Amino acid sequence: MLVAGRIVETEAYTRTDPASHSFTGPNARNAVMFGPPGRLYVYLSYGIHCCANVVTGADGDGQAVLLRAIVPTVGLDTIRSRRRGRSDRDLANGPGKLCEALGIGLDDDGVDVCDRRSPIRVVDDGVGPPCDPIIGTRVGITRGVDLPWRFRSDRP
DNA sequence: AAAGAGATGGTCT
DNA sequence: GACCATCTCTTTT
Repeated sequence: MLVAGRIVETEAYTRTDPASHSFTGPNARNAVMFGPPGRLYVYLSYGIHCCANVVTGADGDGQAVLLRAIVPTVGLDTIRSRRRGRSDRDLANGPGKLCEALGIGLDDDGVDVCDRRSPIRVVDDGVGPPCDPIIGTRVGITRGVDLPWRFRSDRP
């Protein structure tokens, strides 16, 4: 079943950023982050939730953008059943919820989101990025807390 | 209605 | 032992 949503909140993570998984160098978990751009980096958080990032740096850079929230646009029935019991505004307004809503799991670590054949893709829906994004500090981290690398649209 | 506390487990230092 | 997101329950406004 096809599901989709518009990305409305992201956070940036770089190699020199103490809050980034890539900060301490390549390892088994973050290997995809150090690979070529356009791939999905999925990791397990709290041993329970998955979080999805898109690699944005050049091959070897260790740079990615965490997908923090989407507004569901396609396959609402499927998303509601995956997120049973939650209100519509709680369907995908967090990195773990987003993965559950879209059905993203550790199996999807490393998929090319620019490849037409991939099960998960990032596409242009015709709505450009907001000209007035809300820019602020990132959440859910304890290091690098002052970097204003969180970007959110309040006009989804 | 809003804010806080506690539980949950895999990956790394 | 630190780090991370979410849900449920409780407390305070």
